[in-house]
Amino acid sequence: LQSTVGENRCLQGHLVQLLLRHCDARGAARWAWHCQVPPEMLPRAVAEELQKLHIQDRVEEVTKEDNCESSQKKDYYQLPIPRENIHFLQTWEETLQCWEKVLQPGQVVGVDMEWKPSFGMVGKPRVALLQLALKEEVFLLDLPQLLEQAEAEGEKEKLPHFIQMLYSDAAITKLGYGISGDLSSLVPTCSALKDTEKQMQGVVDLLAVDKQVDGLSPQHSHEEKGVRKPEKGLSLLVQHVLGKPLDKREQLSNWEKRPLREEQILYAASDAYCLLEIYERLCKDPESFGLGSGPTESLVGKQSKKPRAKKQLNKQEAPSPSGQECQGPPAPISPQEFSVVCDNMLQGLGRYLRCLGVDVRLLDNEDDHRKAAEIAQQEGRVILTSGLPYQTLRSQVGEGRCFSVNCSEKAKEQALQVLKHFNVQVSLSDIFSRCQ
DNA sequence: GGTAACAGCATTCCAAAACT
DNA sequence: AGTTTTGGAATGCTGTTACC
Repeated sequence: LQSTVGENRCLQGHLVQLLLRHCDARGAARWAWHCQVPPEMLPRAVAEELQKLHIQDRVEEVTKEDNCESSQKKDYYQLPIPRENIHFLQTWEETLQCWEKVLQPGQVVGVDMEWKPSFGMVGKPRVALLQLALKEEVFLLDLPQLLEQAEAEGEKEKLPHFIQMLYSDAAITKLGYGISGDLSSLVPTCSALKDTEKQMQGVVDLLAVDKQVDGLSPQHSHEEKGVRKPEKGLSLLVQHVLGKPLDKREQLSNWEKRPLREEQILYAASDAYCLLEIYERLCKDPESFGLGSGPTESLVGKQSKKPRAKKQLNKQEAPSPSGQECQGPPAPISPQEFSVVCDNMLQGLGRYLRCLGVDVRLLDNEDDHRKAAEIAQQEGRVILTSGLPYQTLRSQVGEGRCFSVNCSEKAKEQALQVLKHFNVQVSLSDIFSRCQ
């Protein structure tokens, strides 16, 4: 309704009249207040109701404030930095200073963006706010304002440049949650950023870490009575890692409107800053959150997809066309020195190699691929697998420690491929040397 | 050697969730 | 609302195995 009537005073007046006729004065007054219809336009009955509402609101506000202050605020994640360290930037002068701080080698920065939810119409959203969080301060960049200024000064490339530098610099750790999503929202604004996603370096997407953490929830303080709806997404992650969820109430607010409300500013700052805290926490003791290695290593360099820490596997990631690496042939070795672990799909191959004297471990049918990775790491074995799992396994054990076998070949052909690839020299005495 | 049952993997499709 | 990602179920393909 509100969007239909919009700013049109005449329609607003009509609406109030209709509400008065078909509902009651109170409802009409609510609408009038909501749309900020000037009181002089209202029928008397409605105007009076409006007065009453105002008074009531005051009362409610006060009581609500009490509650909020005491209970609600404590239940949500709070920014640990003082308010004056949140900077809302609308001029290039300030912005350039901000960038100077951000673009320090070794810097860790939480990045997030907000844009106006595009209900109703079919427009691509324009990013309205870019948040950059450092340890001590948070910057909120008023993108529409800055872009307009830049355009006027004929320096449209300023912003894309900065984004490029930021995202492609491996020495700066960027923390985000669903980074590729944010970035693609930015493309309509700066088309120059189309390829940035491919060049990203030093990016940690906490969305990927999320899955690994969510099963175990170490610190919980839910003795509250209220049945709060379960948190999700970033808020859930924040709850698991830092104890309290994020207050997401401003998420769908109008981020294009200026000035931003105080609540919006705090929300925007928290959204970016909590990434820093999560990251720090996760780096400190990855183990307690079920992460095998620090999120840094496992996540850096990949896109927002899932690079892996050893916990679980996913199937996707750009399949490299030929799954094989091509390097010079390694030094020749004998079958005895060659130990492998075989995917359960490759039992035929495994037995074949065993007959040739190779040290083979076969995975049981019910074993998952991660088992293969574990065994490979513990026992220093090379993984033989095929198809998509190869992609994931390779990223866990490293190049050269994992070989993709062509599944459509017969076991004998597969064995030959493997022997050739690893330059294993089989002599007559090796054959059946493992049979007692 | 031929055949049928079985199991893992890939692909596809769909629903749910997350983002603003 | 639009977009994108993700997880799961259903399906098909194919190699392995067991059996005749």
